[in-house]
Amino acid sequence: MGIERHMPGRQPRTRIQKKNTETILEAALDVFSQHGFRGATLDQIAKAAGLSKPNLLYYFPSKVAIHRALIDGLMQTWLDPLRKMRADGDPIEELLAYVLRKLDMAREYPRESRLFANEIVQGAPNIMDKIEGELKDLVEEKAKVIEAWIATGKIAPVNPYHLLFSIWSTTQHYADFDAQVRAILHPEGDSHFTDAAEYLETLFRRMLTP
Amino acid sequence: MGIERHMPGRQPRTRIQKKNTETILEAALDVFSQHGFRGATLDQIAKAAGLSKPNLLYYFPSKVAIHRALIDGLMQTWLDPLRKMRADGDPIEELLAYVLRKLDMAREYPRESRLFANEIVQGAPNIMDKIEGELKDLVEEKAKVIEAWIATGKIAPVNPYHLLFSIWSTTQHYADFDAQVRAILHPEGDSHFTDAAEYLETLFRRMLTP
DNA sequence: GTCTATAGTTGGATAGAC
DNA sequence: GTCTATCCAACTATAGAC
Repeated sequence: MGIERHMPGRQPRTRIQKKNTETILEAALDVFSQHGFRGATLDQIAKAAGLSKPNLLYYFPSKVAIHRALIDGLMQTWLDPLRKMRADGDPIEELLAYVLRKLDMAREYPRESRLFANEIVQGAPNIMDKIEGELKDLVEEKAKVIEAWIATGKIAPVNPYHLLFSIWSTTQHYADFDAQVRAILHPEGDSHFTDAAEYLETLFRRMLTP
Repeated sequence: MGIERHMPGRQPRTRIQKKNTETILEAALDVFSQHGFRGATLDQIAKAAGLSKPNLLYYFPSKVAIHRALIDGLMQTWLDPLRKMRADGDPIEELLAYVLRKLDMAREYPRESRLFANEIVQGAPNIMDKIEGELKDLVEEKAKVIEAWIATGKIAPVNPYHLLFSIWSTTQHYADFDAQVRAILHPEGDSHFTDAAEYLETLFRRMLTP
């Protein structure tokens, strides 16, 4: 092997490095999503990962580096549901499928949703570049698709940007405001997601039907 | 006056005490809403209030006390729009008026919205009692009103809880995710709220019309 | 009532042994 | 690669002069 550069956070080489890197990111997702960046401590992450604090910093150079690695790795997953919306499908069914995919994300990846929510509520200090880049580009592209659907009378005329905002907000609400939702509904497990799916499908079907 | 108990944080007596208490709470709202509880520091609040750090702690016994006083003082304001929804008005117009009041709150009081959002995203550690108390009671009451409107065929049948969730999420989105909204729309000032109002009125009118 | 100075803790990051 | 010990900066809160 000879001399090896120490950048395991970027390029995990060995199996043990890869495993530890993933363990740390998993623990960091837990802690960052629950307490926000400033509220999270390396001690908490280390404990959750079952490693010592210095060992964390062997794999990542700093606290911000862990946070950044998390966000970079999750951004694609987060944009995926919108990417999958096909311009050549049935417009209403494509949009409703998007709504349900987004709701599924809120149910299956609530920590990821709260990670982003924490960031954006506080002004998106660490991800503004990605919002203004990847996200904005994707939104512009899909807004054009929606406008084309409107132009051909396939869906009712709506502001495509505010349509997307309302899809994001209504679905992510079940992850980001989970504490409030559960306090009001006190559901068993995720049972309320069934009602949510039915409600949101009705909401957007009525909005979009010409 | 004789011996005076030092509890200015709770019971401001003199004019200067009242003024300083309000100045502190105003500054604290700025800082807490932008950085969350852990992310906010007394230095930031003191600087924003134009006072020294120890002087802050003369009026409030601790950092948490400032936060608690803020939330206690704002909870009523926050529930007001829903309280104003009258059971004896025209159902659809009452609900749409509620939507627009809530959107107005997001425009006029974005800091308050983000203060609550920060809390709830992180599991509502400091306001769960109020969510399970005042908020839940109010929601139960208004859910009954909505169900009565459905029973008499005044509005389309919908799950009242999820209806309220969707009203909260769509309107508060413009305050809580302001950074993202502006990055995508880059509006001048609050100009996008006009489009949002039109969109949301259409959305909920179509949802509720029998 | 308000300030300077500081005590007491916590948290991010490093040193160095193994 | 991993740990113990530790440094140093930041932060909440208090002491005490004015």
